[in-house]
Amino acid sequence: MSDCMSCVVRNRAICSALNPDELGALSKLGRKQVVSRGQTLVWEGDESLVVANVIRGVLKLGVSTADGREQIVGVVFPSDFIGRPFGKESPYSVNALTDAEVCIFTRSSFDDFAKDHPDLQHKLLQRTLDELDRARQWMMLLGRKTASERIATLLLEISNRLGNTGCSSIAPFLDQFELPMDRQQMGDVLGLTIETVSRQLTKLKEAEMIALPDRRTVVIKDRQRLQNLAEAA
Amino acid sequence: MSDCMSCVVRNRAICSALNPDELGALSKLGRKQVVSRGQTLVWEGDESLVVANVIRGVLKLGVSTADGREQIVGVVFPSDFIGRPFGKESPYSVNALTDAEVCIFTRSSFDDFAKDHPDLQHKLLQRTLDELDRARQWMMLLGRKTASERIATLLLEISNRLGNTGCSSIAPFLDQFELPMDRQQMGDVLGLTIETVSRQLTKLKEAEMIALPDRRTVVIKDRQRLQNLAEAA
DNA sequence: CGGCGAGTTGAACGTAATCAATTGTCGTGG
DNA sequence: CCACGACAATTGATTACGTTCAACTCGCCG
Repeated sequence: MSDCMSCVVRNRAICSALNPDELGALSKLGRKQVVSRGQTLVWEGDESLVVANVIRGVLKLGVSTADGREQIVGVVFPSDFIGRPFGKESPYSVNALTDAEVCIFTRSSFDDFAKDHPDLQHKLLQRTLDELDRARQWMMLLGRKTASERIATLLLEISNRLGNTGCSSIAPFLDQFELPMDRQQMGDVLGLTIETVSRQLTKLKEAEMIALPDRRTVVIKDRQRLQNLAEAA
Repeated sequence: MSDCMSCVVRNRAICSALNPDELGALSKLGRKQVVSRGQTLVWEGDESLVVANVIRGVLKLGVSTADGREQIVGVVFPSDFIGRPFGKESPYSVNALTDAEVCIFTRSSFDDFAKDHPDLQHKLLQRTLDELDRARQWMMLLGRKTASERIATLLLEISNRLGNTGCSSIAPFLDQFELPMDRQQMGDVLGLTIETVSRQLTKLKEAEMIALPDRRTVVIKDRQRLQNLAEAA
């Protein structure tokens, strides 16, 4: 791999646990890979052969039933970690929602490296704990929130995650952004159909909480009201 | 704390990563605590002050909205780990579903101990990854499965988790067991109301997939059909 | 025997799904 | 540049599943 030291996610990804020497060793095991929108990195049920850090772009983790129903169980952004280290098959597939770039490792080489680097494992543990908390918050959404509450929550979540680029000087969230997914995928994240997603977006627009200049762009016009709606008061 | 070496979850909890000396050191930091049904160990939103291992009994992790809707986001069984190590406030409350016994530590002392014991952190990481996978499977259930599929999945899940007592010689799942929760709590795990839970249980009974000798006891009469239903074919 | 809480069953309702038609957007080639 | 086709998104009408509200049953304990 080229140059970890100048990597844009150097200070946010789990690599931040490593000193320059260790980083050099890790970099020998991995390589950068470009992934184009729609491409699949890992298939659901396959043995977990690779892990990766996201450098650029957005990817989804998806689960599907035998009869074709689909649920997106995670969305990963730059600096996030992908994959299931330490054995096991992957219980979900990984797909690129946008063109993306990842820093990819074979699982076995990553596992070996991690065994000798407790600090890296510590970072990975913290990240996994955070991801678990996020998954549990989403369980509340899927189990108990109404359609409009779900949409409001998703828009705020994307705003926050796209905003947190780690550059501390920049705003922690964005009031205007591009959706990294289409309506069907929004439905798959929220446990709703495409039609319901569309209708609820229209309602939020009519209520002047958001604007939709084009189908991929969202402008948050009244964050407070959107927040109130999302928190299911 | 009394005697870790003779602890019933000694070989299944994260403690299994430790040698007898280390175990002795850890045991000085914790203590056994009995928790009776309904009692709350941790409140949602409070700073995370304690972590624990479950020795006996079943506990729930719950999230609730301002207007009183509730979602159970996790159910923990003997040998499972409870709590949010490494800072942060707990995003969920922890309640005993049955009378239980836990091995409890202050978060700060556990954190310190874990820092010096990479093997323990490794166990904890594996456990957290497993828990994350389970949470994601549950997201599929909450987002995409029908009421009857949800009930079938829950019954099989409880059967499996109660069966996996670690005693490898014993059956990996049980065909008869006591539900560790009431109808309301089943609803809160599944994102359903109490009435829907009741109706669907009646249907499974009428379809002869299960029997319900009394309101807490479940007998699985046709595991295969229940499995088919649960997997949403 | 009476009263209470948990659970079941029934009837009416409402939210989101489904089915269907239309509009809008983008990329391509004439 | 515009016409066209393909696909994404919106909008409308109807249906269905699970919720809500309400009555009733069961088991348990005083």
